[in-house]
Amino acid sequence: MSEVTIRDVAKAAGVGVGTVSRVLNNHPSVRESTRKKVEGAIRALNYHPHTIARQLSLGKTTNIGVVAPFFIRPASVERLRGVETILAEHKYDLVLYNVETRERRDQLFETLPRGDMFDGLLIFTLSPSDEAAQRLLNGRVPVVLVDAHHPSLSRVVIDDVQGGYMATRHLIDLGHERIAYISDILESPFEHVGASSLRYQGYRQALADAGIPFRSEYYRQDQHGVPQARKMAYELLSLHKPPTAIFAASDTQAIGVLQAAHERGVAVPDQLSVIGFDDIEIAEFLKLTTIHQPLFTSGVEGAVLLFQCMENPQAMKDPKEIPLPLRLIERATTAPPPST
Amino acid sequence: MSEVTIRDVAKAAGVGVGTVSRVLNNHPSVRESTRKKVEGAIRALNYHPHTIARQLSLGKTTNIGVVAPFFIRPASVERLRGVETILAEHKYDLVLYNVETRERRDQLFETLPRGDMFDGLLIFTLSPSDEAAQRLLNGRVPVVLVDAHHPSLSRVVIDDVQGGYMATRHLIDLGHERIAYISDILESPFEHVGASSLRYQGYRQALADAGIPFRSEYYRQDQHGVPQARKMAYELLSLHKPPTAIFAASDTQAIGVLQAAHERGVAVPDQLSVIGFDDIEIAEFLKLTTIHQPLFTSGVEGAVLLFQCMENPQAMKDPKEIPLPLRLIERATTAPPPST
DNA sequence: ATTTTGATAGGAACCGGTTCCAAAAGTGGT
DNA sequence: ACCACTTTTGGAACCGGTTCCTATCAAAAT
Repeated sequence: MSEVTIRDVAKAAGVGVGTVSRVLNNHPSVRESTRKKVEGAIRALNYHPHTIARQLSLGKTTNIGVVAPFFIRPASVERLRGVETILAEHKYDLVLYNVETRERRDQLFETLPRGDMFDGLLIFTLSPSDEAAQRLLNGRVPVVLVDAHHPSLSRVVIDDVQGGYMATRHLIDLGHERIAYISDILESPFEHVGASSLRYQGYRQALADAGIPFRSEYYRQDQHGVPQARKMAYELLSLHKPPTAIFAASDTQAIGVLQAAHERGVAVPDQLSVIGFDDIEIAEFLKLTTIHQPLFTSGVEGAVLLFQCMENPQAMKDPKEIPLPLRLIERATTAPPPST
Repeated sequence: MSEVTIRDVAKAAGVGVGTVSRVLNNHPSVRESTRKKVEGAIRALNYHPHTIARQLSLGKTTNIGVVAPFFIRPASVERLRGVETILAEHKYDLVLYNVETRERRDQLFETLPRGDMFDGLLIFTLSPSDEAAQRLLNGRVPVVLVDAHHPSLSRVVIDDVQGGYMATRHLIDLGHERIAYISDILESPFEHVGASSLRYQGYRQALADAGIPFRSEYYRQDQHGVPQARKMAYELLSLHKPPTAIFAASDTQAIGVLQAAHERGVAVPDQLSVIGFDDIEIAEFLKLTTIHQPLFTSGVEGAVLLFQCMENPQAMKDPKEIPLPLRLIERATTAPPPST
């Protein structure tokens, strides 16, 4: 249908295109009578303005782009949800770029900075390299990182090192000494410096501070996902001296651990304590002790910051870091170690 | 940065804009030497074509739009994931429209048909009214429904009535007679005829076929969500003669039921059987018996169908219905009723 | 040598909006 | 009735690509 253009409307209403445009954007200087005429013609022709043409002419899109490893991280969904509330307020639309492979990430970091499909870009979880960051800075549109780091870009972050420390410390405080850490692959294909490796640092630090020697057999990494975590937990539980507690770098992985424990008949928390990270929705249902990070809020804050940068472009020159607090949520999967 | 246009490149390379455009789209009729020159200039100026301008000129966007009640339905994520695999193949990008309120839905059904931001539209879960369907049909772009119904639009569907029947029948076969059904609100603000109400029909039919009278106190509805479902389950368990089995219209709601049962000390499945619908990811972990629907596949099929319609626009005139199979997945939350 | 042909290149016109500038219409004062 | 001034209007130029039509040029054919 409607291949009706603004010129058709102008003709039908017997006015110039400029006038129609002014009516559309309810510019004040249009006489009431002409406005009526034009509105009549618009309705009669069932005219709808062509968004793309408008975007080209205006040099802005009312879209914002979000790049995220979307489907492999349930956390992304919750973050996006936060973003959405802000976008809705501003009447912006959402263009989503999913990233599942390294190639895709590189391709996006290459092509996105030109940024003509959106007026602002949010990047979740993928910390750019220096080179990528430079390109993003030189691009046409403001960029804000959420759960990702780079000193020259504004970002909403949590202190992953501290989070790792808190989790480990909680286990130590309960009396554990044989504490394992499982995570996705530290040198992830996606992330320059991944959250998991920061959490690992916190883990190491907490052990060191408590005078507990680090044992490399208590540390495993594999692709992110429930089955992989389950497998790692199996391995840990099969050790000659199995750990009495496992700190999983994400709740998703903690689920794999719980699964393994259940299947092996290892009682949680009596024989094995499990702590996760993120506090995703089902964590509560599973009664999983975990480190809560404000996922929804991170989306909100990221979007708010992005809109600030869009309004005031030189804000990009002075990147802000917005830290979000972490909280230990004690539920039912951690307890003192078995007294044996 | 790059406010560099194709004309700048043309000037720098000492050629016409047409030639630059031909190089960009690697049109064959460009002499190798000129191509090199132009490519040199492009690199020298760090030129990137302006997507929006290209879209306007071409009259196509290489985007597809997805409308979904995205965040209140974990199933949408899985569907979207299926869509994404197909989009990636075709190098299309994704514009996401979330719907959480009735107003938003109406607004989208009003404005989306003009369809200038995308070349095709997928609608998840929201069955359009006749009027909305008509507008969609008259719009500029092809539309495919996924998990939603309208006779004049192509769609990927499941047989919700049969699903409801299967679930209920499973419980009946186990020997249950006091079978409750909980769901979100049947006359949902979103859906013209919602899945839950079709599943309800299946439930009623199965009861009827088995000669079990329907008892209205065994049927509850409330907003979709875990806590609401939990509350409904509480009410059911507090009845004088509580049900021995609960069929929840979605896995999300089944989780609420499991929670309530757990909190009330009602053993599942010994004292209470619970069956869900959807087979979302955590269902397996929870050992929830459920009706599996191919969520990922629905996204794939929807996207494939949409691309077919985009290639062959008159396919829209003859809407296809692609039914997807349902499967009962027996896990550990259903068993024969207590022998009392 | 001249014409034909095919390959390559240039650039105006177009896609459908917005905006700016100059002109027309309207208003009011004398 | 005329002038000055404000409000409203028309439409060309522009945003940055693509495409089509025409022009150029070299090689092949006559």
